[in-house]
Amino acid sequence: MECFDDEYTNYWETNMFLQTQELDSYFDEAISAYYDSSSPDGMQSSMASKNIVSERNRRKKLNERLYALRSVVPNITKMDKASIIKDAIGYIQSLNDEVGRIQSQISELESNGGMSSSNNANFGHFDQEATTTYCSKLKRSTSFISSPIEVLEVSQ
Amino acid sequence: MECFDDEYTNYWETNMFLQTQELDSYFDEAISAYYDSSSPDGMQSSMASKNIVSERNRRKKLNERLYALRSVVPNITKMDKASIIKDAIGYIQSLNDEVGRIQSQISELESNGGMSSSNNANFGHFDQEATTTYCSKLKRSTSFISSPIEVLEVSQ
DNA sequence: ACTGACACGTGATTC
DNA sequence: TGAATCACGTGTCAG
Repeated sequence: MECFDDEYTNYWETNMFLQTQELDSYFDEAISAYYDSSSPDGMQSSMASKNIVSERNRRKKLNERLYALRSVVPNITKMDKASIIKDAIGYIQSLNDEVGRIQSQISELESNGGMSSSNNANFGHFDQEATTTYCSKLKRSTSFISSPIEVLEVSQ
Repeated sequence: MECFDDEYTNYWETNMFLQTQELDSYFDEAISAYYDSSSPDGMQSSMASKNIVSERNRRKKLNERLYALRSVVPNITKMDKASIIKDAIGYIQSLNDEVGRIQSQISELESNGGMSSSNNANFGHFDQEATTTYCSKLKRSTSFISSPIEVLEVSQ
């Protein structure tokens, strides 16, 4: 899927969410035109342009992460940058409630029905297990996901 | 903790670096000049200050949401604004895996023990149930625009 | 010294 | 219209 490859393309696509102001990065070669190491002015402008491109990369990374967050959360109501985070918070809380409810159901089922052969010794605090898997998953940050979400590539 | 040392008055230096946007907005000064007030500069500065305070509120709201997102996600590795979102994505995925695993466990337990009356027919899409509870939670969303979201459905 | 992260003000744009 | 949102460049500050 790899949305948000910027730079003057995907005009129709990002118009739903972003405002179309990526045309300025089309002209960024004009800003970082040349740096002459002999002149101090060129040195300063080179440093300024490096700061500019670094900041631009930072902004792009953050937007990409925000897109990835939006893609994992179902039922996005608004495309805002703040509403995406709000919906993500609500979805995380609903998932926590879901896990707690299902685990209470499983405990009831085990106590009712037959013998329990599973390994839920510490299921009292329900998101313990998810936390551990999350921590084990967070060791390596490149291409580790193996869940149905492969296209997000949140790494780096 | 927040630093408020600003108030720089070098006003022409920022105009020097606007060369790429002035290509497009070279004529926009005439557009923003139809305020028929007695002092056009005063009106323009008033609207500029309103824009400033609006933008400041927007930034504060977004930071607040980001802090709230950080508070619901356990095991935050870094305090960065991008790492918070990355950890939230990983946590959501781990919660999805957790729900799927627990539901498969519950289906196995039910098939062992007694009659299963739940809706495990479509549990391959395991977070269906969490999605419904999440949908029931946000009650004010009007008409659930489904067309732009369906593109993102392939990744969850 | 230098990189990375962040808040700020500002022009532009959409509804 | 006007309010809300966004990307951008810039200054600043910590490691």
